[in-house]
Amino acid sequence: MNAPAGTRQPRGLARRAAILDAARRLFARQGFKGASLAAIAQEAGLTDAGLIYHFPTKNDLLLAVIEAGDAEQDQALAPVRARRGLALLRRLAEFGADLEADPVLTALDVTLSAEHLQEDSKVNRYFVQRYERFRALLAGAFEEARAAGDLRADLDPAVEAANMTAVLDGLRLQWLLSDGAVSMAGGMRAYVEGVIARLSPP
Amino acid sequence: MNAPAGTRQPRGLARRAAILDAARRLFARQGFKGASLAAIAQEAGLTDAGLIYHFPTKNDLLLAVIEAGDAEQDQALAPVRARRGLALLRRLAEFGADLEADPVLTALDVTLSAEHLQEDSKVNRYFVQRYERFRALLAGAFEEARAAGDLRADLDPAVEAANMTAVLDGLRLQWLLSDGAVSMAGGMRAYVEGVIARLSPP
DNA sequence: ATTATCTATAGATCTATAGATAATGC
DNA sequence: ATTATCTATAGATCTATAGATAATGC
Repeated sequence: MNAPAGTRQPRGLARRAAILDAARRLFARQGFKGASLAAIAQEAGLTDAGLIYHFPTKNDLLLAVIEAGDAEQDQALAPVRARRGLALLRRLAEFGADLEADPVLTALDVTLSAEHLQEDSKVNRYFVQRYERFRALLAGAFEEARAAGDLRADLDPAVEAANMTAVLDGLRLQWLLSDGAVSMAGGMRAYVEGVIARLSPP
Repeated sequence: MNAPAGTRQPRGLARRAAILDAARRLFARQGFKGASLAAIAQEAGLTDAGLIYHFPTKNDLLLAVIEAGDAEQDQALAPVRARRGLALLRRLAEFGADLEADPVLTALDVTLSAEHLQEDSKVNRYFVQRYERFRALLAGAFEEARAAGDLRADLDPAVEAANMTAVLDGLRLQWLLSDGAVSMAGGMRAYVEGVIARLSPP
């Protein structure tokens, strides 16, 4: 029998972490449907039935992988969130470089978001909401910069927020597809600089 | 027995087209791995064995779907290619609106490119090369605009090309995920205008 | 005569369950 | 005494093949 039960032992916690790590790598490389439980279990060093003890269904595993990734992305965003207005946008110029530091997490995000574009599921809602929150963060920074007089009064925060999100996302895809030949770090820095130059008050 | 043979009858050609259409819709919605041959066959109004007569393997079907999509995208790009330099870039401002006209083809592209990010396959190579060609088209236009004195001499064509491609791609994803709330057409127009404003000669 | 489609089915996965066994903590 | 893992297997897909039958073109 199984059932995650109340208390977990150190050994179990380590296994859980190893499974999550293996699952993240394989989901990132082959997608959710492309990576089988057996392949993930093998990568983590146990049998598929052993894996199922820790995560009752494949979907539970996916949700746990997403949750772990979300927590890490939140952490990566902390230095951005710590700032306001123009300073926040300037810090975001470095976010391309931040993403280059973790290719697996970046590929996971691209793959899973594309795989859950339309279906009505928990994963789809997660991505929809995450994009909404990210755009709201940027739109708020543009508004603050405008209110502070650091950027032009006639800028459109919603459009600027969506476009800045888009560049980061699109660079991610090209960076992955070109195997690093297209620079996320460089592209993002150039974009943010350009936005600030264009929107600087006359 | 089967085998595509030399001559195809009108009935067969119509069926082929119906299968390609159904496959495009289902691949776009559920991805290559997510859409089964049986589901595609049902959508096209025949059995899976009937489908296999027209496309011997699922991968053959995928390649045919991609080829058909590529041809349509080439057609959509014709008005862009017909121009040079700054005029080409200005025409590209309307490309977001062009993509909004075909949500299925747009979703197909996002889904399949993400699904074939890393694996070494014909589909992966197709996307890698298509992005290279698209960036080369834009980089060439930036160079021409610079040479003609329409844009600043110190612009970086490679970075501008990658970033413009990125915005289009990223907007595509947000447009799909937000169910149209984020406007591809508006975002792309704003971006191109902004680039031209920023890079206009002093 | 050839092209198109169907029924039936083989063979390969894949997720998940049941129940036994091994390892760990108290 | 509880937690973790294994073997064995059920049941559901899924791709693809073989061979029969139906529809079409000459």
